[in-house]
Amino acid sequence: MGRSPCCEKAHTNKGAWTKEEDDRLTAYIKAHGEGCWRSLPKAAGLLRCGKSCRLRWINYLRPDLKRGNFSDEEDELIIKLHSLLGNKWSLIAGRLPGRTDNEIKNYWNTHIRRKLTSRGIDPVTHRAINSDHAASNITISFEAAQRDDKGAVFRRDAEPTKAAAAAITHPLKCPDLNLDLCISPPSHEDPMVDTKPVVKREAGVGVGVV
DNA sequence: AAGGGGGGCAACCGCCACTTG
DNA sequence: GCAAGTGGCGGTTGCCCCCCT
Repeated sequence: MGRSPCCEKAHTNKGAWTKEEDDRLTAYIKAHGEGCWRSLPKAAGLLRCGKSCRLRWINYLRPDLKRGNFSDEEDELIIKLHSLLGNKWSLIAGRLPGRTDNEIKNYWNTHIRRKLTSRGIDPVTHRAINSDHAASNITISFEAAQRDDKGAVFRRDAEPTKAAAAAITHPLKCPDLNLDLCISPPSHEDPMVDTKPVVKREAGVGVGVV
Protein backbone atom coordinates (compact mmCIF):
# COMPACT_ATOMS: atom_id res chain seq x y z
CA MET A 1 0.00 0.00 0.00
CA GLY A 2 1.26 3.46 -0.67
CA ARG A 3 1.95 5.59 2.30
CA SER A 4 0.68 9.07 2.60
CA PRO A 5 2.95 11.52 4.36
CA CYS A 6 2.21 11.89 8.03
CA CYS A 7 1.52 15.56 7.49
CA GLU A 8 1.68 18.31 4.97
CA LYS A 9 5.37 19.06 4.90
CA ALA A 10 5.23 22.16 2.75
CA HIS A 11 4.28 24.45 5.59
CA THR A 12 5.83 22.84 8.61
CA ASN A 13 8.77 23.97 10.65
CA LYS A 14 11.69 21.66 11.16
CA GLY A 15 14.68 21.65 13.40
CA ALA A 16 14.99 22.83 16.95
CA TRP A 17 11.88 23.83 18.83
CA THR A 18 11.49 27.36 20.07
CA LYS A 19 10.35 28.32 23.55
CA GLU A 20 7.11 29.59 22.10
CA GLU A 21 6.41 26.32 20.33
CA ASP A 22 7.14 24.42 23.52
CA ASP A 23 4.77 26.63 25.43
CA ARG A 24 2.02 26.22 22.87
CA LEU A 25 2.37 22.47 22.81
CA THR A 26 2.52 22.16 26.58
CA ALA A 27 -0.47 24.42 27.06
CA TYR A 28 -2.51 22.55 24.50
CA ILE A 29 -1.77 19.13 25.93
CA LYS A 30 -2.43 20.32 29.47
CA ALA A 31 -5.78 21.65 28.32
CA HIS A 32 -6.83 18.83 26.03
CA GLY A 33 -4.64 15.91 26.89
CA GLU A 34 -2.62 13.74 24.53
CA GLY A 35 -4.22 12.22 21.51
CA CYS A 36 -4.77 12.65 17.80
CA TRP A 37 -1.29 13.89 17.08
CA ARG A 38 -2.14 14.42 13.45
CA SER A 39 -4.63 17.16 14.16
CA LEU A 40 -2.88 18.53 17.23
CA PRO A 41 -0.48 20.89 15.46
CA LYS A 42 -3.27 22.72 13.71
CA ALA A 43 -5.42 22.82 16.81
CA ALA A 44 -2.53 24.07 18.89
CA GLY A 45 -1.50 26.62 16.29
CA LEU A 46 1.81 24.94 15.56
CA LEU A 47 3.48 24.67 12.18
CA ARG A 48 4.82 21.26 13.02
CA CYS A 49 4.28 17.69 11.97
CA GLY A 50 2.16 15.67 14.38
CA LYS A 51 4.94 13.20 14.81
CA SER A 52 7.30 15.99 15.70
CA CYS A 53 4.88 17.23 18.35
CA ARG A 54 4.54 13.77 19.82
CA LEU A 55 8.29 13.31 19.94
CA ARG A 56 8.85 16.69 21.50
CA TRP A 57 6.27 16.06 24.17
CA ILE A 58 7.39 12.53 25.00
CA ASN A 59 11.10 13.17 24.95
CA TYR A 60 11.33 16.63 26.35
CA LEU A 61 8.21 18.32 27.64
CA ARG A 62 6.45 15.65 29.65
CA PRO A 63 6.33 16.81 33.27
CA ASP A 64 7.29 13.40 34.67
CA LEU A 65 10.63 13.27 32.92
CA LYS A 66 13.58 12.85 35.20
CA ARG A 67 16.36 14.29 33.04
CA GLY A 68 19.88 14.72 34.31
CA ASN A 69 22.60 12.15 34.67
CA PHE A 70 21.94 8.47 34.85
CA SER A 71 22.78 6.84 38.15
CA ASP A 72 25.02 3.79 38.38
CA GLU A 73 21.96 1.73 39.21
CA GLU A 74 20.26 2.92 36.06
CA ASP A 75 23.41 2.16 34.09
CA GLU A 76 23.50 -1.41 35.28
CA LEU A 77 19.80 -1.88 34.79
CA ILE A 78 20.02 -0.66 31.22
CA ILE A 79 22.90 -3.00 30.52
CA LYS A 80 21.04 -5.95 31.95
CA LEU A 81 17.82 -5.15 30.19
CA HIS A 82 19.66 -4.65 26.94
CA SER A 83 21.31 -8.02 27.31
CA LEU A 84 17.87 -9.52 27.57
CA LEU A 85 15.88 -7.39 25.18
CA GLY A 86 18.36 -6.05 22.69
CA ASN A 87 17.59 -2.68 21.16
CA LYS A 88 14.05 -2.57 22.47
CA TRP A 89 14.49 0.89 23.86
CA SER A 90 10.84 1.45 24.57
CA LEU A 91 10.71 -1.69 26.66
CA ILE A 92 13.86 -0.73 28.50
CA ALA A 93 12.47 2.76 29.06
CA GLY A 94 9.40 1.17 30.57
CA ARG A 95 11.54 -0.08 33.43
CA LEU A 96 13.18 3.28 34.04
CA PRO A 97 10.62 5.76 35.30
CA GLY A 98 11.15 9.24 33.99
CA ARG A 99 13.42 8.09 31.17
CA THR A 100 12.48 8.00 27.52
CA ASP A 101 13.42 5.49 24.88
CA ASN A 102 15.22 8.16 22.91
CA GLU A 103 17.20 9.24 25.94
CA ILE A 104 18.20 5.69 26.76
CA LYS A 105 19.09 4.97 23.17
CA ASN A 106 21.32 8.04 23.06
CA TYR A 107 22.83 7.19 26.41
CA TRP A 108 23.53 3.68 25.29
CA ASN A 109 25.20 4.78 22.09
CA THR A 110 27.32 7.44 23.71
CA HIS A 111 28.16 6.16 27.16
CA ILE A 112 27.36 2.55 27.83
CA ARG A 113 28.64 1.19 24.58
CA ARG A 114 32.02 2.67 25.38
CA LYS A 115 31.83 1.59 28.97
CA LEU A 116 31.23 -2.02 28.02
CA THR A 117 33.92 -1.97 25.39
CA SER A 118 36.40 -0.67 27.92
CA ARG A 119 35.43 -3.54 30.17
CA GLY A 120 36.20 -5.95 27.36
CA ILE A 121 32.55 -6.74 26.79
CA ASP A 122 30.93 -6.71 23.39
CA PRO A 123 28.05 -4.22 23.68
CA VAL A 124 26.03 -6.13 21.12
CA THR A 125 26.35 -9.66 22.39
CA HIS A 126 27.20 -8.83 26.00
CA ARG A 127 29.89 -11.41 25.86
CA ALA A 128 33.53 -11.01 26.66
CA ILE A 129 35.32 -9.93 23.54
CA ASN A 130 37.31 -12.81 22.01
CA SER A 131 35.60 -15.45 24.08
CA ASP A 132 32.75 -16.64 21.96
CA HIS A 133 32.67 -19.88 23.84
CA ALA A 134 32.28 -18.15 27.15
CA ALA A 135 28.54 -18.14 27.30
CA SER A 136 26.53 -21.21 26.80
CA ASN A 137 22.98 -21.07 25.65
CA ILE A 138 20.43 -20.77 28.34
CA THR A 139 16.75 -20.30 28.24
CA ILE A 140 15.29 -17.47 30.20
CA SER A 141 11.77 -18.02 31.30
CA PHE A 142 9.52 -15.13 30.54
CA GLU A 143 6.04 -15.11 31.90
CA ALA A 144 3.32 -13.38 29.98
CA ALA A 145 3.37 -10.73 32.57
CA GLN A 146 1.56 -7.50 32.13
CA ARG A 147 2.45 -5.69 35.25
CA ASP A 148 5.48 -4.64 37.17
CA ASP A 149 6.17 -5.16 40.81
CA LYS A 150 3.80 -2.38 41.80
CA GLY A 151 1.04 -3.81 39.74
CA ALA A 152 1.36 -1.15 37.12
CA VAL A 153 1.21 -1.95 33.48
CA PHE A 154 4.72 -2.68 32.35
CA ARG A 155 4.73 -0.76 29.12
CA ARG A 156 3.99 2.85 29.76
CA ASP A 157 1.86 3.04 26.66
CA ALA A 158 0.43 -0.40 26.53
CA GLU A 159 -3.04 -1.44 27.41
CA PRO A 160 -3.02 -4.32 29.84
CA THR A 161 -4.96 -6.38 27.35
CA LYS A 162 -2.16 -5.99 24.89
CA ALA A 163 0.36 -7.72 27.07
CA ALA A 164 1.40 -10.81 25.33
CA ALA A 165 3.25 -13.99 25.62
CA ALA A 166 5.94 -15.32 23.44
CA ALA A 167 8.83 -17.64 23.71
CA ILE A 168 12.39 -16.91 23.05
CA THR A 169 15.46 -18.85 23.79
CA HIS A 170 18.04 -16.33 24.76
CA PRO A 171 21.70 -17.17 24.29
CA LEU A 172 22.87 -14.90 27.05
CA LYS A 173 23.82 -15.20 30.61
CA CYS A 174 22.67 -12.71 33.18
CA PRO A 175 23.36 -14.57 36.39
CA ASP A 176 22.76 -11.64 38.70
CA LEU A 177 19.66 -10.36 37.02
CA ASN A 178 16.50 -11.42 38.66
CA LEU A 179 13.69 -9.55 37.05
CA ASP A 180 11.46 -12.55 36.86
CA LEU A 181 11.07 -11.94 33.20
CA CYS A 182 8.92 -14.57 31.67
CA ILE A 183 7.96 -15.65 28.23
CA SER A 184 5.66 -18.21 26.85
CA PRO A 185 4.98 -19.40 23.33
CA PRO A 186 2.69 -17.33 21.15
CA SER A 187 0.54 -20.34 20.71
CA HIS A 188 0.24 -20.85 24.41
CA GLU A 189 -3.35 -20.13 25.32
CA ASP A 190 -3.29 -19.04 28.89
CA PRO A 191 -6.84 -18.22 29.88
CA MET A 192 -5.53 -15.64 32.34
CA VAL A 193 -3.54 -13.81 29.74
CA ASP A 194 -4.49 -11.93 26.69
CA THR A 195 -2.13 -13.25 24.07
CA LYS A 196 -2.35 -10.35 21.68
CA PRO A 197 1.10 -9.29 20.65
CA VAL A 198 2.41 -6.47 22.74
CA VAL A 199 5.63 -5.89 20.93
CA LYS A 200 5.50 -5.04 17.30
CA ARG A 201 7.93 -6.48 14.80
CA GLU A 202 8.89 -9.00 17.38
CA ALA A 203 6.98 -12.13 16.56
CA GLY A 204 5.02 -11.44 19.66
CA VAL A 205 7.68 -11.10 22.28
CA GLY A 206 6.01 -9.60 25.26
CA VAL A 207 8.06 -8.84 28.28
CA GLY A 208 6.88 -7.97 31.67
CA VAL A 209 8.26 -7.92 35.11
CA VAL A 210 6.38 -9.60 37.83
C1' DA B 1 43.47 32.63 20.47
C1' DA B 2 41.91 29.85 16.80
C1' DG B 3 40.33 25.87 14.58
C1' DG B 4 39.76 21.04 14.03
C1' DG B 5 37.81 16.85 15.88
C1' DG B 6 34.92 14.22 18.67
C1' DG B 7 31.08 13.60 21.80
C1' DG B 8 26.36 14.39 23.20
C1' DC B 9 21.79 15.02 22.23
C1' DA B 10 17.53 16.62 19.91
C1' DA B 11 15.07 15.75 16.04
C1' DC B 12 13.99 13.54 11.63
C1' DC B 13 13.08 9.55 8.63
C1' DG B 14 11.28 5.35 7.20
C1' DC B 15 9.16 1.28 8.32
C1' DC B 16 5.89 -1.63 10.64
C1' DA B 17 1.79 -2.77 13.39
C1' DC B 18 -2.62 -1.57 14.82
C1' DT B 19 -7.17 0.43 14.01
C1' DT B 20 -11.04 1.65 11.46
C1' DG B 21 -14.31 1.87 7.77
C1' DG C 1 -10.62 -9.46 3.77
C1' DC C 2 -8.73 -5.22 2.13
C1' DA C 3 -7.16 -0.54 2.00
C1' DA C 4 -6.25 3.69 4.16
C1' DG C 5 -5.13 6.30 8.21
C1' DT C 6 -2.60 6.75 12.42
C1' DG C 7 0.60 5.83 16.15
C1' DG C 8 4.85 4.10 17.67
C1' DC C 9 9.53 2.41 17.32
C1' DG C 10 14.43 2.06 16.07
C1' DG C 11 18.05 3.83 13.22
C1' DT C 12 20.26 7.74 11.66
C1' DT C 13 21.47 12.49 10.99
C1' DG C 14 23.01 16.97 11.95
C1' DC C 15 23.92 20.66 14.95
C1' DC C 16 26.10 22.52 18.94
C1' DC C 17 29.44 22.55 22.44
C1' DC C 18 33.65 21.37 24.56
C1' DC C 19 38.29 19.91 24.60
C1' DC C 20 42.72 19.36 22.72
C1' DT C 21 46.46 20.80 19.92
